Amino acid sequence: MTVTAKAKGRHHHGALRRALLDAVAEIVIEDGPEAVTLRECARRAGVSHAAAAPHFGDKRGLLTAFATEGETRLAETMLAALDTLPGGSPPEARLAAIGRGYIAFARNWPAHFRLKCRANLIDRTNRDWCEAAERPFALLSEALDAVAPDLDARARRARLTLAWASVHGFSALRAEGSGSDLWRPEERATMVAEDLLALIVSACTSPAPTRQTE
Amino acid sequence: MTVTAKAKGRHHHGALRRALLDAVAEIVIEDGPEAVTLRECARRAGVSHAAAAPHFGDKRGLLTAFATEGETRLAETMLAALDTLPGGSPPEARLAAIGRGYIAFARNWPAHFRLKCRANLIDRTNRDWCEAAERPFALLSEALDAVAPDLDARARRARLTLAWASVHGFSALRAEGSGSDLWRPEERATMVAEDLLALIVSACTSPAPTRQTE
DNA sequence: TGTACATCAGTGAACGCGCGTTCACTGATGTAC
DNA sequence: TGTACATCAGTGAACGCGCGTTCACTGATGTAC
Repeated sequence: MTVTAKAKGRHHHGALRRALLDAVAEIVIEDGPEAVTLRECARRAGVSHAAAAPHFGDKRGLLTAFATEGETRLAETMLAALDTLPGGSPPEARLAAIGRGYIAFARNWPAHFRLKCRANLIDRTNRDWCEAAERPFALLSEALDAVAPDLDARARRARLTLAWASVHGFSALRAEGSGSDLWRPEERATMVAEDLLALIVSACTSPAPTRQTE
Repeated sequence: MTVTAKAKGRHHHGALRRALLDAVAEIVIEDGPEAVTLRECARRAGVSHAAAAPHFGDKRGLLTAFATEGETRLAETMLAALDTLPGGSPPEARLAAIGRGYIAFARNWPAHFRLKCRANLIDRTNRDWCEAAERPFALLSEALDAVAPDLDARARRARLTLAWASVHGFSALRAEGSGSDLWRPEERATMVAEDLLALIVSACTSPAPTRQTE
């Protein structure tokens, strides 16, 4: 039996879980994470408004599942960026690839990225979410250690923060449309991103630039 | 006649505009920008639910006014950070101070900062808002140019992006509570911020780290 | 100092709306025989 | 291949809620005289 989404009889949609998650993505892109309602998701999935309950429990459950999917995709996108590197690439290239993966995730999965920035909408104690959310940061962390293995805790923290914050900030500004002359045309955005990654890697590998003690 | 906020008779609050803006800040801090409602603001200001209309028009007007106040305070906080520098400080110190001001703004005015990240909630065509929003970026831009006057357009754009994105990303992650071990205790957060600023300045002044052409 | 009056900030009832959740139900599915 | 049946995904009516906005109003304010 083929699963043809929109159902024939009235009961048993067949792929309702997926259809609801796709509806979440649509709504987030159109009107932002706060515009997501169970009723609108059900409407778009062509299903009665209470149909989400058996799959996700309540609204928060739906959004948490969506966010979990996002974290998984973020990790996958990072790994995919690593995979495009020629074999035997130096750790610097790998660190840049991790950042490139983050930026690509935010760009290719804007709905997941935008929900990622709304921690209060999801259940952060959810087990699946917690597990999925650990991966991306661990990947960045490992990549940094490969590049600069001998940093003391403080210098390491500073570089981790720089790398994470700038790549996240870049993606957030782009998603929000702030500083519009940075993002169009598309090639410019890519160029800015690459230059940004180069600066990050260079800052992460620079010998001891932390001297501003007060 | 003293203006005692809560009014004596029933009409004429006296400082309703301010009281409503303060209510917005309270609600944003407690439950986020989306939780702001005209009725709840009026409730907290001790006033009937339709009282905001004469001052702000509609809900979007209230939020836009709040955001405008935020942009003004951001510029002020940046200037205040510049003012704490000893006279004749080098441009590098001034660039760091601008970043320090941004971070301080996000920390000291969390409600204004959080609303700043929700561009869709406000009226971006509002004249007052546009004017106020230009200042902070202009200050950063000038500070960068003072540090590195001879950059070509591309290198300049990359450094501007690095500076802005990392300071914004840092503040956003802190506001959202992500990566919690970075923010407590408070002294650690300050130290991480200072190290971050040093890395940014160092990256902005480094001669030609943009070589990743593809 | 006293009075008349225009202004307009704030009131409160009313409107229509869409939401999340609940609940008894129905009927398609697929397994056991 | 055919039949009985348990399961449970999805239905649809109902609930109570808080929202934004409108609108005729009221009464404090402060200015003109």
